[in-house]
Amino acid sequence: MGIRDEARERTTAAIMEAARRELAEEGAGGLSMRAIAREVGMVSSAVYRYFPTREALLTAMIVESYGHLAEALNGASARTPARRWTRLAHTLRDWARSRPHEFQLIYGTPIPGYVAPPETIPAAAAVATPFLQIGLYASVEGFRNRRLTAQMAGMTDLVPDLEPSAAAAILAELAALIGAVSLELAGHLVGSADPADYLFEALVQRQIGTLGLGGS
Amino acid sequence: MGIRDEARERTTAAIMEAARRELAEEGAGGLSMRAIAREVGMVSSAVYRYFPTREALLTAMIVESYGHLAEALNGASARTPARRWTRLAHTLRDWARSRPHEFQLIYGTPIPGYVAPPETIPAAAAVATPFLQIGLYASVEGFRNRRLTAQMAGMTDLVPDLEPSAAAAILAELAALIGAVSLELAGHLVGSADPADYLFEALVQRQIGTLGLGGS
DNA sequence: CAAAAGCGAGAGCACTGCTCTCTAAATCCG
DNA sequence: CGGATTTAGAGAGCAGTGCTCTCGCTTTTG
Repeated sequence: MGIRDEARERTTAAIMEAARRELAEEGAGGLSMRAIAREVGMVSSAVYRYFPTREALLTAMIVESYGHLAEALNGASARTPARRWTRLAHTLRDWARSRPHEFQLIYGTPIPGYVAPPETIPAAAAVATPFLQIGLYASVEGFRNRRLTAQMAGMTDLVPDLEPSAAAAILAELAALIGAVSLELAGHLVGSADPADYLFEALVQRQIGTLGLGGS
Repeated sequence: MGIRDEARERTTAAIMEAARRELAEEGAGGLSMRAIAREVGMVSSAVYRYFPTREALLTAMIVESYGHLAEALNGASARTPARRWTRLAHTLRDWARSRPHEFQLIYGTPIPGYVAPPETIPAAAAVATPFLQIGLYASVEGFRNRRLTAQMAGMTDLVPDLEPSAAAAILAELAALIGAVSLELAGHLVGSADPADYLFEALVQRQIGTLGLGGS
């Protein structure tokens, strides 16, 4: 870790910072290596010393965004499981609305030809974990299909003692939250439930019932 | 409607057909006006006589894709509301999996700077309608917030006599389906629920319960 | 201290969306 | 019918993109 390595880290951070600014304004599709280079005062080819390809930069941004979201979620605490779920859901939505492009970078359409590289998997798991933890207090009906519960076996790596059916139900409800937020961000609710606050709130209440978190 | 106009329609159709092929292979982001022009045997500038901008072409593709999806959904019939919901859900998922780029064109990340033009709204409504119709047979708890039911008032234009709370619940469940399918297509379920068949099936069963469609 | 490795600059390739001008054909209208 | 107008398509060109390659220069390494 000589001076050289520190300089490299600083430059890498500067590039990602510029990339995050570009991302916030243009979205993932409009993220341009040359524009980033301009912003950090380098020529475009120099950026490729740090990220060999645009995809590599995007992958780094994805991991970073997962981290930001996970951080926000971990800051959401509440006394009862029901309240915790509510807070998690609203934290997710608020985060998405304040950083729409970051949310869409994570949960939106994959870049054409892009396949999620392995390093994004633990980052994604960090986002799911706080939701899954509530599964410890859930009592769900259904979600007991044999092969489904087999698939959920690995979830105990994230949350020990988590029931498979609870894990599956939480996963499904997390998908529902992400779906609702995605539709809202994309403007699909404009003709019907806009602003989406009330629909979202009702959805969360329904989820608390479905997950059996109401009894406290 | 002279010969000239017919020729124009044919060329327009040829362009959209080529665009659909490109879309299926490259996705919306990789859709190139020049590649389309090459495929129909024109020079790129000629394409701009038919679609003044790439966005205009994309809008046309979006409307067309909504139409395809709505058509598929309208072909799904079943005797009981519960079975109809199941069939609609699976039709949605199957359609998305067979045409991932078309699904993502509709429900995925909007193109940077793109805002859905008004002509897409009725097309989107045509997709929601078959789901909303099942709301006539639903009995839902919750979703009775005053302002939410006020927002749902316009839904009776699509489905007469539809209860606002049912409309809201259906909308939320449609968002859940879209969210689950989006996550599946994006590969977000690979580490957990892959293949997603069982999770999806369990989700649909849960929805039937939530919507009160089970009693028949 | 010489050799190797790393960094940044610059030029260049093939591609993109889009505009502009030009030619030729079809249509309109007096 | 025939001149005027509209229209389709071609071609060149502009500004931008991701990415590669080569060339100096500096820093690190053996």
